[in-house]
Amino acid sequence: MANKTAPDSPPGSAGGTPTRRRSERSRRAILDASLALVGEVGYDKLTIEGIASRAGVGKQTIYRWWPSKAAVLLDAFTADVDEYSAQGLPDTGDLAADLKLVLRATADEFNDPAFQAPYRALAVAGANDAELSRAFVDRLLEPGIRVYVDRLRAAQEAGEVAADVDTRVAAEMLLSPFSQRWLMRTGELTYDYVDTLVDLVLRGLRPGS
Amino acid sequence: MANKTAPDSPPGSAGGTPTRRRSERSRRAILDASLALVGEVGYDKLTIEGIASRAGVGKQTIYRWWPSKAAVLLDAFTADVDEYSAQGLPDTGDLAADLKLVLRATADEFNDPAFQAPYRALAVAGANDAELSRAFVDRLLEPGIRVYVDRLRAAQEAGEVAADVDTRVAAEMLLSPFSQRWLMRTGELTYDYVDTLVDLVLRGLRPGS
Amino acid sequence: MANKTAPDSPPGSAGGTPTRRRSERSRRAILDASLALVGEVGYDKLTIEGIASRAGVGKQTIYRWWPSKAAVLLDAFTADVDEYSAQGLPDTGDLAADLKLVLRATADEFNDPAFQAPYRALAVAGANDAELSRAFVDRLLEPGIRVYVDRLRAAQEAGEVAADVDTRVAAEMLLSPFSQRWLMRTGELTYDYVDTLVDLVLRGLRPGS
Amino acid sequence: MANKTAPDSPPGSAGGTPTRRRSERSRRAILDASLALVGEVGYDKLTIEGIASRAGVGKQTIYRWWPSKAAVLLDAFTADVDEYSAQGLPDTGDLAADLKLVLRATADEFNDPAFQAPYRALAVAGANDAELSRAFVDRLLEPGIRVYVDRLRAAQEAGEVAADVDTRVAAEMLLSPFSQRWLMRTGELTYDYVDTLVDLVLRGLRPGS
DNA sequence: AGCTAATCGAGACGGTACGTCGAGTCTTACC
DNA sequence: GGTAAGACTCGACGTACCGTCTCGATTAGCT
Repeated sequence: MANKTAPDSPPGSAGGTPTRRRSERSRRAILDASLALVGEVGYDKLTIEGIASRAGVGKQTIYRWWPSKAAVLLDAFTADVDEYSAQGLPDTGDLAADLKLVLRATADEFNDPAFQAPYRALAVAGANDAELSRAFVDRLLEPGIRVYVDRLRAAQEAGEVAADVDTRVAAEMLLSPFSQRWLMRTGELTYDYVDTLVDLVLRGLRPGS
Repeated sequence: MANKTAPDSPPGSAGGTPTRRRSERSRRAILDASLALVGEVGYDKLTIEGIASRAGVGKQTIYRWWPSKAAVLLDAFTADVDEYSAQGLPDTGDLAADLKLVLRATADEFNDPAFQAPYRALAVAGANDAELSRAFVDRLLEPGIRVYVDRLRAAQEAGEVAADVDTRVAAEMLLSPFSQRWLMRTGELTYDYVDTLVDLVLRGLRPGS
Repeated sequence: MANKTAPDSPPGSAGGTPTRRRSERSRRAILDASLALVGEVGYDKLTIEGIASRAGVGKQTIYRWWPSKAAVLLDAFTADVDEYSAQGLPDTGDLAADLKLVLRATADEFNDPAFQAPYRALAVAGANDAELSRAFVDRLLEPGIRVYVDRLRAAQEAGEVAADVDTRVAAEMLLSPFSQRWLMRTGELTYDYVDTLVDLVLRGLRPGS
Repeated sequence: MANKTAPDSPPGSAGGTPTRRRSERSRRAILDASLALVGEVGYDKLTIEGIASRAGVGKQTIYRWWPSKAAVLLDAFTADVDEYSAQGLPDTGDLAADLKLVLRATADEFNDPAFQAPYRALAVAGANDAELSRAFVDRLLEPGIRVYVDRLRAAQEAGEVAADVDTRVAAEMLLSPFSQRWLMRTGELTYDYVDTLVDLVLRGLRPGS
């Protein structure tokens, strides 16, 4: 829950000074402006001054609470995503079907332009900024992988997956080709591709294979 | 072989205007300076002015031939890499051993700091610039994947891999988790990891699995 | 009094936005640096960057308040001159003596290297920039002529000068040959020349001539 | 006749190397382009590259024959003017009428936009470049003054002007106010003004005044 | 008529300065 | 004390020209 990249605490939380007189109004305006702007002009042309002006806020108010535009964007993006990924994968007993269902939905999401700009920006901003990278992974990437690992482990316990399989590596075999394709634009994220990928990965997981 | 990001032609090539009389001396100095600087200060702090000054060159000479610092870096990086990846993967008849051998070597390479900075920078720059992304993929990423696809197809013809396997998807199952780990810093690229990955992927490829 | 070339108002003046909170420290440093540099390197080699660097100031601070280097120089030069020309010409009753006295002093001034560079520069810059020209004339040239016109008119009222003489034209007959000689370097500004000029001009002004 | 600012000699003249194989075609194109451009964009934005490109000429061809854009312009302007001013002032016996006639014509000329740009530019370029200034004065300004001095001297010999008058100073009293007005834009050059000026100057020149 | 060297159009080159943008810091006035 | 506003220094941007320097390709004058 603790925000690694921004030194803010929600009003009422237990900080050194119980309540920092921070304007919630400004905070929301800044996050909203960030998301709007990154969609309009792209990450490279996203500027602190632009965010401040769009949000009707002084630059200092941004600098006071966030260390960089990436951190702002991460907060903005995370706020929308946090609850979503907390619900886990469905478990109908049919592993292949469950994975295809969810990955197809994810493909739709990744093909949504509104989602692409900020996510790409963050994925990439992390590459040259180890600190931000950690925050991005911890808050967005890792939770996403975790639910797949959990589902695979459940399947393992149900005997649907061989006991000696490293579920973490298996999850990455599923997710990395998918996100790599999208990130590097090496191919389309179609339902066909998703199905092929799931099937091929699962062939290696079956007991006795 | 054609250079997609820089509008230059090697002297003597058949262009509309026969030869643009480009200074090879400057070209080399610029590429060298780019690689040196990206290693020293990182991609974000890499500037055209910095490259120009380090190379002892006017800024215009850079702008004349490249559209962005990313394009310069791509050329610089590619020049060193081109010949390397043209030789294909070994084929001893033992697919697992061959893959492990090469992936281990690649892991070493990715763990080399001199290689990391420019490669990360390019991966990242591509994400926010579709044009550059294509050049990056075509000139660096795709050739790297191709050799794996070729090796897998050879194995398929040798009956070592099931005939119905999509070798392209299989290659990505191998390479994407690997490069994703590195790019996002979600884990170390150890020999153990490589071996585990290769083994798990191959389980799904075997005929009759 | 109003500054035509710079959009600044002295702190405390009544503008739409009460006070623009301009740094007096920077303003002085810029004006001082301009005068110093124009003397050292000449107007052509005077650059905004040079002024900024010498003044220890960002370029933007200059561009924020002045439209061109000529405008800066005009302000710098005017600041030193404003009060000076407000005192009028002496009136001892002897017109010729009074004019010779003042013109000799002016000759000394025009022969002073510290004065030459900026004044020449402004005269020149004005020729190719009508806007600046107006400011130059209004703030430097015109006040200088005015005091002569006033003195001539006083002489006219005293009966020393014919009533039908256009004092403005007469003043120009006195001042233009003088400044033209200096500007075009067609001759030296000696006391002899000044005396000859005054005498010849006055011959035409005497009543009954 | 010798050109002080440009190291060229007309073909056939006696230089070290008797005949320099210079392209007359290029020379004309350069001078024409200069005049055209200075009229279109003004002196400040007149560039060597612009002239070269407009004239369809290599930059080097300009640099080979002229030291600066001012020198080019001076040549271009002089070529058109040289013959004109060689004919002297009319002498009908009525000095005032002769002066008014010619000065009115000159006023018309100075009010012609095509004439203004280059002449102003040259007058002014000289202020910061003593070398050019001398050339400008010698080739354009001085010959213009000379004809007035000659006419005044003739009048002096005819007893129309007092014998003790310095005709040079008198000529400047006539011409400087005129050109100063124009150069500094301190007033219009009307026929009225010309007449007033001539009359007032002549009042001081009459014998016995 | 052929030779040869100066001159030509073209434009790349190392530089300097331009005028603009944004970063991150600081100051002022308001609430 | 947090905030909106915005001036400040600084660094880099991408562009325009500078004056110099090759490149072939004319081309003029001499042999």
